[in-house]
Amino acid sequence: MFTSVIDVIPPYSFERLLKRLETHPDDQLRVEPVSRTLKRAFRIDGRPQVVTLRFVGGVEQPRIEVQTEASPTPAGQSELLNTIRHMFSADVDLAPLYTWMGEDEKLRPLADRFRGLRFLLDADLFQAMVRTIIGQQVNLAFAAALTRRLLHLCGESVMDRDGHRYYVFPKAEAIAALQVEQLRALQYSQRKAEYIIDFARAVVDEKIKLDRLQQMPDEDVINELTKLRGVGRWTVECLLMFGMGRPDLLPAADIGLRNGIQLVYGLPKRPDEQETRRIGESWRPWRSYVSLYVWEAVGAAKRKE
DNA sequence: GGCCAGGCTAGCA
DNA sequence: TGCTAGCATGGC
Repeated sequence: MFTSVIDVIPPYSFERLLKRLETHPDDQLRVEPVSRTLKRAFRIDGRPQVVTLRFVGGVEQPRIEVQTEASPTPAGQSELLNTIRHMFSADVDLAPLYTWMGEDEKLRPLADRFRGLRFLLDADLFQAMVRTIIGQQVNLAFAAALTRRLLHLCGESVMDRDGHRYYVFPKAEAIAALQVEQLRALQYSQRKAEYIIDFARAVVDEKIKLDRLQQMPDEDVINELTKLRGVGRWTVECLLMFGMGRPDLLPAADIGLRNGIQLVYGLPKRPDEQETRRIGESWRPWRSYVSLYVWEAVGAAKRKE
């Protein structure tokens, strides 16, 4: 067993994370609200292991207690902790964002209401890209179902001591080896199946080097990846946000974001993409985070919060 | 039952 | 460059 504690720059709201997961399900993890615990499988030292994350210290002194069932190598421990810091945006300082939002009449209520909400990022870029392609055009519940079926089809899994099975996201090699028909059988559309398998094969063949993207400016990543069939601007913007945690992306084609802007700004009708970009200009350099909070306003409305 | 979902491509003017 | 049909299915 290995234990460690991750200090998070305050504020961090575990409750807000749970609320968001209600409307944006992530079937790779299991939440136990009473014990403020979240369990998830991570690939450590090359094989899946269940990791327990406990959120302590409240919103203003947040820490994440990490516990594994087996004992990773030192390198495995280090990589695990880095991945968790990344996924939970532990090193992001929200203070300047809140100062800035506090000066905006429309955004101040969101900052107050959702204080401590952060991105829950994907563990790696391959997973972020595949999940985003799955999410194109379909509602969030269906996208989560499609992701779950993909995990069951070709993801490795591990059981915890309580008998719950956890899946790690398939490696690119596993998805590259699939046939379109296998995904069609899981109710993927023909195109979605092709896009995902083609992307995985491009990664395996090293026609796309995901690591290299980490150093590139947002617009360069967008220009490079939108050359791929099935990958439009929205998809890369989501990759930059939910895969890398980049702070200033505005997915203006996003239907949920546009609904949210209509709600938050009290507009008579849903803004189109152009109008969304115009409004989003004023959100620089925080467009990703403002988008997150605007999305969450929609989520809260759906939950009748 | 009809319309909408955290879009994208291909085809056409 | 700009516009649109078609894609597939689930949820409301």
